[in-house]
Amino acid sequence: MAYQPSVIIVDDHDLVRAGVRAQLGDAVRVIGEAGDVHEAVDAIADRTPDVVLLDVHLLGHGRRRHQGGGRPWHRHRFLALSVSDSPEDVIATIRAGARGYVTKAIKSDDLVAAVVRIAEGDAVFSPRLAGFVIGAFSTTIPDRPTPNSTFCRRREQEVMRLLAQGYAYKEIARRLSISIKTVETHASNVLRKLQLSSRHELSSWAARRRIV
Amino acid sequence: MAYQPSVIIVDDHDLVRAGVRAQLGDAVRVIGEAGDVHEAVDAIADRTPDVVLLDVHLLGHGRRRHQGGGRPWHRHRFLALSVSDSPEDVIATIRAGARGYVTKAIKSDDLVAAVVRIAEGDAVFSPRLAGFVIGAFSTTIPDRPTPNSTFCRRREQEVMRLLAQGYAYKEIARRLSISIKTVETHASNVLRKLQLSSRHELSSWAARRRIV
DNA sequence: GACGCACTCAGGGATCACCCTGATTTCGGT
DNA sequence: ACCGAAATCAGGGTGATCCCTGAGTGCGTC
Repeated sequence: MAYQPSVIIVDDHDLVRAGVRAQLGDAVRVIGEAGDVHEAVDAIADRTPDVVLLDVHLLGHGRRRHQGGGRPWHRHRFLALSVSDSPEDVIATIRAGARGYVTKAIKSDDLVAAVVRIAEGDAVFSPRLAGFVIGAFSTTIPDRPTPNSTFCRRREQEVMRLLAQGYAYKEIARRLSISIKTVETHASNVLRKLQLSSRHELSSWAARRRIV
Repeated sequence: MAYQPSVIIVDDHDLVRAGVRAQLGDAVRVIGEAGDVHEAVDAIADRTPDVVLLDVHLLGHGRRRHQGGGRPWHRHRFLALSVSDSPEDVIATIRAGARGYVTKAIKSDDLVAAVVRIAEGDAVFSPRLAGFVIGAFSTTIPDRPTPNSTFCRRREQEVMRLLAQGYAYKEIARRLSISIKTVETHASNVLRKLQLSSRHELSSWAARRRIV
């Protein structure tokens, strides 16, 4: 219990903030709270916490972070809290800049552990997504039928991995011994499901989170 | 002088190996030598050195490393020794997997320093290339006339940078206020000079070495 | 002024990336 | 034996990428 990361809690409900603060106990130092994005920006700039714990819908679902300004954000580590654990929401969240994602149903101990890990630079995801993302980008594809996660099919994950590494459709087709048309189908599905518009976004996204 | 990285020297000339060994002195531990690739592979697998110091032409100029097998290589850190410091050679070398590149004209002290830095995970390049690569991918383009390096022209570097960040030709043209045709010309030149065959390779290459 | 150099474009062709619709096969499960 | 999800592929289209040849413009140097 040597290291005590500092945390700022951001949620628009007083009740939730109080609950989270209670759950965190004294394993972390809560150095601030905020009820909206504006307050949060000020508090973060002012107190530079190790971790920002915030509700997903305050993260600004989607892409805004990449295109617009959003300077100070990237300097900090965000752990998103959500009621949903659907893959779509998780993906939108980590694309928006969060380094971790847990549901509000999480137990106290697990929440503390997640915050500490985030503070140390790790990424923490709900099991479902972790399995999906890591599985997709790991170099070895297991030949097990498919680990339940029905979000991306096994074949789509293989294509996604090669896609992120910069291989042309033709190359991917050759490696997987399937036709180019099939690769196109899978690639198109993957990009749509990940809400990305091109392979460039996919590869830089994957590389930035060093999962290739 | 606490940390002593272990090194294996690979060169097909006994004389060069002896010279390098002498230059390294006792700041590093030379735990092996090899005269060809075969010996080198065995020695590396056997003794797992911190750094492999080898002549460029033994690294297998070009792409082989990426396409073919080449499993054990990536686990180790290579510092390439060369007589040439032409940008083409340097680029081929780092693309082949080396984390550093110095000429054989290097002074003893500098060589030792380079080996130590490589062992610690840094990248060490000859000044010419460092200037070129870093300059190309740095976010701010200096408006100085051009730092001698005639390998890539100023405009080509700007295009390369945007290209690596995933911008489409059309976008690049808009940002630089030039026509798409001009962007095509620059992009084509850059890819040829870097010995890359597509913008995807460039972007994933740049991202993997986190210079964007 | 002549020359070289960086930069700027055009035309045109070959290929690639991405998407949509729709069809067939393969295979596990009730 | 049947159903449905996964996987395979074709056709056909639009726009982006990449390369080649060729050519015009400023700008500094000899």
